[in-house]
Amino acid sequence: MTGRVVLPADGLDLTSTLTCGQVFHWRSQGAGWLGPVGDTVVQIEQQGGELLVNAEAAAVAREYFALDHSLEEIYATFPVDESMARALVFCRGLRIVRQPAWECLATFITSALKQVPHIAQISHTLRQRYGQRLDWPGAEIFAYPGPEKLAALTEADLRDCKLGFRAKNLLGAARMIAAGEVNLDHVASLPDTEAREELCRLPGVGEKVANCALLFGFGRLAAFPIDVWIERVLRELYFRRKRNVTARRLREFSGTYFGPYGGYAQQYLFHHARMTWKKAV
DNA sequence: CTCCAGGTTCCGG
DNA sequence: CCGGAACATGGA
Repeated sequence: MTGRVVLPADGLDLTSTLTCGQVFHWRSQGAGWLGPVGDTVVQIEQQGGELLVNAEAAAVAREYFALDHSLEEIYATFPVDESMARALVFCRGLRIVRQPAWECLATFITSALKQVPHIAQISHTLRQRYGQRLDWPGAEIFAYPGPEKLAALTEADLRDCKLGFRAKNLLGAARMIAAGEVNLDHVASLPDTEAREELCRLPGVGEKVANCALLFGFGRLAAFPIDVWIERVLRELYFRRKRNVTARRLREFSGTYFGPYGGYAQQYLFHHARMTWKKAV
C-alpha cells in the first residue's frame, strides 16, 4: 500500500459516476473503488467532499474524474423543464469522466445490443486475456489491450470472449487503427462533426457508438448518444402523444435543446431513467 | 420458451 | 429518408 493523497472534490458523487454506465470496469473495494485508468492503477474513495487516492495516481485521477469541470456552471446550461429537473436532483454530483479514447471506443463497439453487466463481462475477459497485467499487490488488474494487440488476434479468439457478432467489428476497428487508416490522435484534433464522421468509418461504429466515444473518450460534452433508453426518455417525456416522430427528428431536437453540455444532460436522463423505471439491471 | 439488451448494416419502399 | 430484419449471447 502506497501513500494516499487528498483531492478536493466538492460536489462529486463518486458512486454514481462509476456506476452510471459510462464506464464498466471499476470494482467496488471496501468503501471505495479499484481499477485501471490506462496503465495506472487507481484506488480511490470518497469521504464527504474529498477523494482519497493512492499518491502515484493523483494526477491521473484528477484528470480522469474531471475535477476541473464546474458542475454548477454546467447545470446552469441545462434546459429548464420538469424531466431535466428530476434527473438533476437524482444524479447531482455525477461527472462525465475522461476515458482513454481507444478503450472507450472499443468498449462501446462491444456494447451493441448488450446489457450493461454483459458489457462489463466482455471488458474484463478482454483485459484478462490480452491486456497488460499491472503491478498491484493483492489484486489482478489489467490494462485494456491496445489496437495492435487485438489486431493480431483472430475473429475466433474474440468470439471466444463472448463477443458474438461484435467480434468482427472490434477486430476490424482494431486493424484499421493499427494500420493507421484511422488515427485517433487526429480524430481528437477535429471538430465534433468531422470527428464523428471519421469514427463512423470504423466497422461497428454508427451514430450512437461514435457519440459515446466522443462524449466519454474525447471530451466532447455536447455529444448526445441516443440509445434505446434515451429514445424512450425523449419519446415519453419530450414527445408525448406525438405521431411519426422519426429518428432524425429526435436527433435534431437533442442536438439543440439540451445545449452545449448536452452529453451531461443525456447521462443524467439516462441514469435516472434506468434507475427509476423499474427493473434496474 | 419467449423476449430483449447503451446498435449497425443492408435492403426494399 | 424510413421502417424491417439479421446478427450472438445470456438473463429475466
